[in-house]
Amino acid sequence: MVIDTEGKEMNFKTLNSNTTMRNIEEDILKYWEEEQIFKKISERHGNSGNFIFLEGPPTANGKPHVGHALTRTIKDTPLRYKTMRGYNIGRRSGGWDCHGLPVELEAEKHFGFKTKDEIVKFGIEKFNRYCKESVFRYIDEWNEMDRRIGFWVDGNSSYITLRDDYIESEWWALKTLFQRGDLYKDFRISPYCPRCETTLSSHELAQGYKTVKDTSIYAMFRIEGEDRYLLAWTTTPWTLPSNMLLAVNSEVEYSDVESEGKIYVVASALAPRIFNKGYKILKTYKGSELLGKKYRRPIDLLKVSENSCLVVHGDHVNLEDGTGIVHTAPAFGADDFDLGKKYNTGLLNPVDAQGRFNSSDLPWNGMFVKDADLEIVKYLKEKGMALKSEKHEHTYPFCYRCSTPLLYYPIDAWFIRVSAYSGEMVKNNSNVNWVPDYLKNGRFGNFIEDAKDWNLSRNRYWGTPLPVWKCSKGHMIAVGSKSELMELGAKSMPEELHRPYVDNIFLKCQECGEEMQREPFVIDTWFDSGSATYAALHYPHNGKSKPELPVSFIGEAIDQTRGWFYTLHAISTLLFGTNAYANVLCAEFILDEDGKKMSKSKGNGILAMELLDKFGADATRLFFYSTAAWKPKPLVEKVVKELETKILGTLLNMYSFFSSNANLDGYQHHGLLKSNNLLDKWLLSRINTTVANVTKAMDSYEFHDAQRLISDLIDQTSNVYLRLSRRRFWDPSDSIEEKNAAYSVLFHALEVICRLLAPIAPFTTEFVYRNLMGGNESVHASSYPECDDKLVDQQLEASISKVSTVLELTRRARQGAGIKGRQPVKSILVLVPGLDGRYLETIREEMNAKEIKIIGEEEKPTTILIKPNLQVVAPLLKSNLGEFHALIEKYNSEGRGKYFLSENATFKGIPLDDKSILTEEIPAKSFTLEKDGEILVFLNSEIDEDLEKEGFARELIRRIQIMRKELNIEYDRKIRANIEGEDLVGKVLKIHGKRIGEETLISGFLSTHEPNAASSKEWDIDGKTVTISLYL
RNA sequence: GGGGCUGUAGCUUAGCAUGGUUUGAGCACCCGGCUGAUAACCGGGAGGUCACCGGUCCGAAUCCGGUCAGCCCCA
Repeated sequence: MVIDTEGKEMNFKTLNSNTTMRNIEEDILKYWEEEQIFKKISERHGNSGNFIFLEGPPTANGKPHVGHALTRTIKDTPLRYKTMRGYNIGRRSGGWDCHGLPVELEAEKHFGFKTKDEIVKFGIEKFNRYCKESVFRYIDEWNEMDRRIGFWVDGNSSYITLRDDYIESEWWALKTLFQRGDLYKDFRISPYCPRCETTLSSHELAQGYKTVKDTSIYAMFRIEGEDRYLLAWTTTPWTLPSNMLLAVNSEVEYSDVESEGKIYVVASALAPRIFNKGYKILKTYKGSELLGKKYRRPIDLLKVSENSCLVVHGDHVNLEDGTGIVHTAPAFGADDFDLGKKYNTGLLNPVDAQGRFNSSDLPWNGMFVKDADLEIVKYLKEKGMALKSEKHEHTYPFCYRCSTPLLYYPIDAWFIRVSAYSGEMVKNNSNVNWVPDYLKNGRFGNFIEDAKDWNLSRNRYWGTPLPVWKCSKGHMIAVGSKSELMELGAKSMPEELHRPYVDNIFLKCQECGEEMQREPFVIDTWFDSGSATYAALHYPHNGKSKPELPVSFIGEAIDQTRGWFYTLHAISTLLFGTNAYANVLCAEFILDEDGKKMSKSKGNGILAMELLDKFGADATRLFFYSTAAWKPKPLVEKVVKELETKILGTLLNMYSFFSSNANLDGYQHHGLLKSNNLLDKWLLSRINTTVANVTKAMDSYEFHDAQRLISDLIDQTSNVYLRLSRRRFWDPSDSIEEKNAAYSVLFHALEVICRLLAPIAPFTTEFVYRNLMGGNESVHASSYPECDDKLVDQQLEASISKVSTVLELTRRARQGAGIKGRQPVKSILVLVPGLDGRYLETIREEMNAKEIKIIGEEEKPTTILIKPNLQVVAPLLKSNLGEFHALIEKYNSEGRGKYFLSENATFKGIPLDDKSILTEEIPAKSFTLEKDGEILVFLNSEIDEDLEKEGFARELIRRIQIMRKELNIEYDRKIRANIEGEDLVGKVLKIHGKRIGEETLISGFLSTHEPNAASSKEWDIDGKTVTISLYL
């Protein structure tokens, strides 16, 4: 019970001008917080869940933007939905990703550091402390966004990847992998600056490309036991002493080419470019014929393994430049390294950390390799092992700090043997429901199918430390927990599991007793977040059984396909032998108004809070589901506004209608009342059909489909049900049972709509639902609607759809005939196959007609007009055409057109059939016809004097109502009036005065105009001037 | 260079797995109407070579091949 401002009792709160979307959302937030609704709902179910969620952890060192609001929403909707379906949600907690290069770069920027050396000098401890603080710098903004958008997860139990507990679990995992041999040490070929003595990350690399001219050389590799030379081209001659393989493409065609007395092997397509002229092609064959050949190196100074000096196939070999034969030095190129690994050549690295040759077997010992290039070219030419050398322009990476040319250089690195598990990952992926499904075997499937070993180690400072210790004899051990450190000889516990504290822990080698030192790496931060399935629970150190896997649901943006989605899947496969998640929903990006990607550098990015402040949470959420979550969406303001008015506005408007009328009638809801009213039955059927379809869509994570279905239901409830039922709520002559039935159906409709829409637009639905229920219950604690098949009546739905069509056609006909809605018409004739006669009265009233009738095919008030099909007839009749026209005119004027065709008539020997004669059906005089498919509406557009007067009376009523409203007088205040004008006014008042008085609460008409009128106005009604004066 | 997604009216889009009469809708625009839901509503109009080219077929927005453009991921 609500008491309004005038002290009247009301059952339902009415809306007023303070009821803005903004206020609604604020009120609901206050309610949720004060009553701790989320907590209560979670506790009702208990902690253990049968629908398990896992939060993909963001890093809070930047403000959340639109994309984050989107992913928050696509996570929240299924959780609210499943809750309403009675599931317990497990692990409904937040999570924060804390480590990683971006955090360090941010810190470097803060301190103004340019090299890693400066970090070490400054102190890793202080540096890391700054990182640790900075990762939560914007956590308040994040929490505020989550609150405002209604993202219901428990922030207090969030997992945090920098905590010792979390890291300890990862240590357990890494130890497990190490012991199995799946975590191993190897080299990685990295871009490397020999001056700074550091590797560069990919985006540092990208900053330093320059276009330069380098010396390139065509070097000759003689095939063992043959007189042919394999010709290979390189722009880095200094790598030639380290050559171990030559790569060809087995699918490409190669040729033996004779030039100046020597025979060279090159790709056929490239021969003209290499030799210009004066060469001869002796023979061509496929590259596969070269595979397995051994060769002698042009610089044969360094010892190589037996597996070397072999021709092998390389996928990367193409015909863009060079010779189609690629010189391969595994120490100095990523592709080279992979090939070397494949053929087990080992590495040959005669270059020290400063980029100088350090082998006394080489004449260039001590030289910087780039400076040695020219010397090496000279050496080859002198030996006759080079076809030619030339300057070559290309882009080459330089150090973005010191402009030193970068080398690709082998550095120590740790790997996880993911490649060995690709088959199992594919198998586990088959158990994952991908939304959208094309990712499953597309982008993601392709990726795991040829998964490469995971380079886990990073030469950085702020990250989970690699838990591997090594002694000087090369024995290694992985540590799986803090307590193990002590067992293995640590003098004390590290302050926390981060650098530099763990670096100061020394262990005793179990094999040789030597001191062991930690391998100085931190690990890829993707391993952190990918470990959330178990590390967030502190497994196995929590002493509990294995985490429940797979979790039921995760949802993130598409960029996580090879990020979090991948690391979760890989880690879960390797550690637990199962997929990490059963359902994964993927969201695309939000674009700017012009469909361009939002980015910081372009300055077109939008913060989440800007969006929420501008549009509110519900409208924003609706926008995210305006199309499928996995389609990129341009953020167009008009679209958001439209969704707000169409969906939220209409819902509120309907509630407003309901509450104001229900209060007037003192309606109280005691469940859905039985009703035989057709519209009631129709709406109930329509609701249940929608419920069934929405549930299907929600179950398959197609929230945009659900939203569209609900939006249609709202639209039809408003524009069909309410529009046609309005009078039932107003008419005092209707029985109270009839009225209560209508109220109960409308109440029910609103309630169901709220529950259906609650997971998508949680605020507005909560507001309306709580107003309806008048109690403290939250819509989110209610159950999701279920379809009641007994209430579904397909036939009825089809019938009402026909009624809608008839109404539409009639309105069109009125417009065509130029008759406005207020003007009553004589009759409407409808031809509708299978329309129940019970709807007629509703149509008649709505369409303001005196009479309505369903007619049959033969009753159509039409005439058939015929006319000659000139294309057929004209060439045959030629000059007789005039006579023919006259005949047809005669038939038409006698109204015999319809029968003409059945009379087997001929004219001058031409059969008059449907080929030579065209027909046209036209409505009889005074009728206007509109049709849609099989449905025809004939409107009798003749307005006689009586109808005209009645129409005029309605015009007067309308004008008086406007004036009443402008006077702002009480709803039921009686007034008096004087109406003056042409003769017609008097006549109308005589006949319809009583009715006008009743409808506008005029207690008496004054015969003359008096000066003390409260309002007086001159109107122009269809060209007739009328003066209306009202007196209080 | 490889893989994936998208292209339908000025804007946002439905339809495309199962090819079949004029490709639906909303917004905006113009015209008209209604108003005892008015922060609304209804009708009509104009606006589409369904990105382009080819193929299959009696018939293609839909299937196949290619091109172009946009985006994403990986090199």
